Amino acid sequence: MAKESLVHFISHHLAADHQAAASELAQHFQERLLSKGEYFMKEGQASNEYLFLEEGCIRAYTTDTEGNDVTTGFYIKNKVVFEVSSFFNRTRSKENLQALIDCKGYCLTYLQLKELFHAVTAYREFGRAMLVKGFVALKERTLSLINETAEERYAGLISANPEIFQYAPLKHIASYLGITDSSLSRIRKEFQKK
Amino acid sequence: MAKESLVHFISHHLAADHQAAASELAQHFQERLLSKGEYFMKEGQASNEYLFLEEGCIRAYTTDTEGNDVTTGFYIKNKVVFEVSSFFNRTRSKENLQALIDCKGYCLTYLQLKELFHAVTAYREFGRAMLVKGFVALKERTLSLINETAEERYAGLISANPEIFQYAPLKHIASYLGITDSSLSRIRKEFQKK
DNA sequence: GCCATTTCTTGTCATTTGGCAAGTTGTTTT
DNA sequence: AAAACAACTTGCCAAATGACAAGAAATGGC
Repeated sequence: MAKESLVHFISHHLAADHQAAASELAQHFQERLLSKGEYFMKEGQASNEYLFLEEGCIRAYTTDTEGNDVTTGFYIKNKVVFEVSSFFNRTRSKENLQALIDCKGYCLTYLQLKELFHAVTAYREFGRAMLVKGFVALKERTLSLINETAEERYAGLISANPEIFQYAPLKHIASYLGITDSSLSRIRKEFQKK
Repeated sequence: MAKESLVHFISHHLAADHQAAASELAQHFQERLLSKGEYFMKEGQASNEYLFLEEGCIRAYTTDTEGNDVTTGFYIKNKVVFEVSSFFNRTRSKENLQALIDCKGYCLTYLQLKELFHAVTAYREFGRAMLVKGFVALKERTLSLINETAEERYAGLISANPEIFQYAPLKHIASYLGITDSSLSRIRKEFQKK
């Protein structure tokens, strides 16, 4: 069956007594392709879509007050991609979501999500799980910015998500880690000695 | 009426067509007092409660790998206090929530929340709004750790939440800002010259 | 009121990181 | 193939921050 990865992903986030709902929920998602460089969302827009990424890699970034491009996240396959604030608060996004390579996924519009959320118990569970998961992941990232060194953060990222290094240029990874690209280059140099 | 602040808070987070539900929802909350120094939650426990803080100030902190105490958040009056991960995933918390001064609030247990979440449309909306709000606030904080200087983060905190400085010792604020207490002391010295 | 503890500040010095610019390599465009 | 551009590295120096220790100030307990 198509959407197999999506069904599996949804079912993984549902309690035992709602397993049956997984493939029903997956049916509401629509296939979505993005080619390398294409934007899933641009800043200034209100985000209307929620995406499960089956293949590919997407970078989230924003522009800081001095005009620099700052990477706020990377999404790889089998992850859900959305910008919380603009999606749920229906506001214009300050972030961009851009495909680093060709991507394939399945998406849901805000209206579909809203309806499913109120109508289907299993979907409430799934939707909340996605929010909680993103929140918890961000908490860990924030903590790492506070109590790990740049080198530790680098080591952590390369061990947890090596595929990102295949697709993203180092300057994107540097801003995600909270350092400059020169510093990252030096850290890599030190790191490979070990 | 008692719980006025809570009713007001809830109604502020509900869409126009659900306003009537605010005081009904507030009825499920139970008054909760904490004295200075008391823990609302300790690490190692699974969090069972969700708190609306009417008066007081609570600090969230965790212990890093070297045994240092790191402040992960401050909660002031008219905010909702909970630890996402342990509350929603029903796992043991790595964080502590401790009253910095005497506090008064209203709380809801996980079971109550779960029931209300499925039974009451307005509560789903409220619950999701709380999650989204916390998530968005954390995103901003994370970004500030990446592209603001320590002094800018200090200035931001003191202008947005001056009351925290009344209740928390500087070392707690320092770890929240991602710097040492000596650095914070020096930053304050520089800052007051301006 | 006095002692003990915590909080806060300050000094010195080392380390990390940034800013800037140059140089190399690799990739895309024409 | 040449030119233009982006990516990555490296050198040099400055700025920010940390580590550690000492001391002053404030607070809490008895």
